[in-house]
Amino acid sequence: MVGMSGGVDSSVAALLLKRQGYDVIGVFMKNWDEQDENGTCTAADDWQDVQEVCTLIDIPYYAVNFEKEYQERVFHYFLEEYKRGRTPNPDVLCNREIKFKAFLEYALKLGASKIATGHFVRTEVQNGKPLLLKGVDSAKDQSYFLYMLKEAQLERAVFPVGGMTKAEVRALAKEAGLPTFQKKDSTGVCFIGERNFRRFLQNYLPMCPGEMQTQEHVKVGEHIGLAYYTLGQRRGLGIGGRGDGRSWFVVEKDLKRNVLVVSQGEDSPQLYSRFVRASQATWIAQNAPACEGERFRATAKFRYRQQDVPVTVSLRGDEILLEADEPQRAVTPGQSVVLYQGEVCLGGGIAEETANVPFA
RNA sequence: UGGGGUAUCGCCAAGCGGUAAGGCACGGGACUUUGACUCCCGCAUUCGUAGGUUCAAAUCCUGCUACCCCAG
Repeated sequence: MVGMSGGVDSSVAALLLKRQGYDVIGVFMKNWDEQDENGTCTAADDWQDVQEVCTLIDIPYYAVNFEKEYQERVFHYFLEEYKRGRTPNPDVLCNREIKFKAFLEYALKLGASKIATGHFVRTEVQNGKPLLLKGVDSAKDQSYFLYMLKEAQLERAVFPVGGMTKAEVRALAKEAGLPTFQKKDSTGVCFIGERNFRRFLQNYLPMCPGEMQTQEHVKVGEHIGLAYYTLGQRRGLGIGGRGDGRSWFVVEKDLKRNVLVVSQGEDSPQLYSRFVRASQATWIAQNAPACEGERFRATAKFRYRQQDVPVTVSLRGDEILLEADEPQRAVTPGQSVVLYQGEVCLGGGIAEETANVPFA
């Protein structure tokens, strides 16, 4: 059973499985019901594309609705994190809770043996256990979004396009005559889509205006609510012409004083840190990669599409303490820290705090 | 209400008689299954205002207005 979004990747995923002789069923998940600012409902168009693709490659198709699950398990958390002044990544949860849980259960219940998606990742079985590997196309690798999955989930998952490049996927779609072959890559929060983010959040979060200040507590502007900003952010501050003329960036959210602390120049030392504490450690393998107190080397991504950076990691309870070889810019609480060793994604956690000295 | 100074894009700021630099902000686009960062493009027919001199003025002259400083 293939989770189909209406995009090229999942279309090709279904196509490949069909060609390999599998009994393929296409399923479209509709988890968010709302029109965007332009009054168009992209979900309807996407569903239309799914139907066309499935008809073309001759497989049955259905639509399922996990709106309720999405609300409860993903969106609720998403808003709570924002209210705490953090910057959550809803899509990592969406994968753990919806695509590889609700959807997986649905598929198994209907008698499917596996689920497939159009993610750019690979799996490999080692000693009878599945490993999650980066996608071959490093520019499109999506393992960052799947680090919360477990062996049990991966055992049931197939990623037909993980070994291909995006260009190959599109070429195949074109050759097969799939109507989605030149559809623009989708972006924005999964299932919700591209939005004017600030306006979107305003529907759910209270505005709580306050001052923007420099680190010396000099007022330089006003903000509409700390939740609407993230560390390292430049645009949207509306401060121009002050100081030395360089751009201003968010370096801290002071919830206590409701002050957005900003600093001039993109390389403010305050934005950099070498030590990060992450919570909710989750490992794909059944066993953690090390014992408590033991240190090991790995590479880490603090944000999607960032270059992996070398780090030294140690575990403490369900926390990950890591020390990057080089200072990292704008590591932000709420964002996922994903660990790798070579091509293998080990798992990761949620950034809680950063520092320039080791955590006690 | 004596003297001096300054008035150029939302902000900062070049320009000094030859037909409005640049930076920030902002807008648009690219990139992107989070939010950001980044990159590209755009952004004053007009220089506080009214006249004058000149082939030609933001640049010179005069009046007015506003703000600043020093004296009062």
